Amino acid sequence: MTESDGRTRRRDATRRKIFEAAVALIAEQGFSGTTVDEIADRAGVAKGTVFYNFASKTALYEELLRYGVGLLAAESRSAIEGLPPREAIAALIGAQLSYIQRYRAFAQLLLAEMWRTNREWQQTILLVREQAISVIVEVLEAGVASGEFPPELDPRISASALFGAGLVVALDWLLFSPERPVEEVQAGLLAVLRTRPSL
Amino acid sequence: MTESDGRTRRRDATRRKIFEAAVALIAEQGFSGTTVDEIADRAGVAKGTVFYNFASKTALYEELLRYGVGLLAAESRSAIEGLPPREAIAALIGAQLSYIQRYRAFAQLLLAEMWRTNREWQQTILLVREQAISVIVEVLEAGVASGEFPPELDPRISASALFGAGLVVALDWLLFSPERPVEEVQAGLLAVLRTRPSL
DNA sequence: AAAACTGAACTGACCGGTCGGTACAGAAAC
DNA sequence: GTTTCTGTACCGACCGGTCAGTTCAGTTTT
Repeated sequence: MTESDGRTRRRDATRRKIFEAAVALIAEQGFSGTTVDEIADRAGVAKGTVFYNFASKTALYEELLRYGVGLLAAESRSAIEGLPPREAIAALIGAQLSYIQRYRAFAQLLLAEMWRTNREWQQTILLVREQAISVIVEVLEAGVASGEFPPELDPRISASALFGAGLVVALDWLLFSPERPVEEVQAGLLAVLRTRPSL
Repeated sequence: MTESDGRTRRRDATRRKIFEAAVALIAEQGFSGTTVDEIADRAGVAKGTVFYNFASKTALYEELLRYGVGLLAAESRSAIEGLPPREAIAALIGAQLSYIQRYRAFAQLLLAEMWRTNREWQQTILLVREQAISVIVEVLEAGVASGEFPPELDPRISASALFGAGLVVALDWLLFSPERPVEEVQAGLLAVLRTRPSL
């Protein structure tokens, strides 16, 4: 299935251009605040091309959500591979921060949509949410099971807390003091947490 | 200035109805995803009445932001009054949680808009943000100054982390296990934090 | 040749804001 | 106390404009 014939490559490139334009614009203006004409413009592509590559604006959006969160989950999992719980948490935060640094627009978008109710794509959102959180929950559960974290630590609440803290800290960092190195922010974030790694 | 004239009372009631309808709908669907017709409908009021009471959809939205965050800041400040840093943090979290419990729609809305850029109301958002965060920063700074918190604790980063953790935990709580009592969630959240209060 | 893309024209639904008009509480005139 | 008047609050049909999505004949790329 690794098509690398010229046509598919071209098509993939176009899709990605549209994709990135859409993420950036929707993060800035929200879904309904963004027009397909704008997306096409920013992608440097004709409007017809957007609809040639995606069934609808909504379909584009759902695909975009799934893709972005899949990437985050994958990077998180590979970052914690083989690490004991304490180090895993630090690694998780590091991965989250650097991910948001690279795909800041996507993080904004995620934050904006994650707790919305009554949407047609509610189902997609829930799936996406679960994918992002479950990595953290697993690490915390392993840590509690091995006695490394105190048993009173509620894995779901803690995972939400970590996730939320990471998101907000990262976005604030990129918005207000983007010159600070990741490590500094990571350390700052870890300092608030009870679960300190040896680092 | 406490006008309790029949007309003014009626008008205030109408404004509040529109207000509440707008918060709920915008939280669910976003600003551009919500139509003025919907707001009027949910408020049980004619569309013209919305524009009679608010200059524009945007003006309504900005007023709504300022009002909501003002309330949060006020409750936070009164919750920490006279408390030493550690207890103040616990109180802050408690206040934040119970605020979000009452005005969940507003919290969603805040989360969705806070890191958006390129909007006409960017200025309003920044003000609102600062108002919410500064309460936390002050407590943290006082704690570091008095030696109660370690000096390596970065107040701004920590404040963002606390704020983000609180928001996300609260929204998850209300969405997925609203039957749990506040205290339990508060305790769960505090357990993740290094800064434990004596309670 | 065929797949991918272009770009402009078009449609029909929808949406923010307007505006002429109505209802009615309370003041003024009697 | 009743009638008349007045301005505020509210109503809802309507207008001008915007936008998602379609269509399609032509162009470029493979």
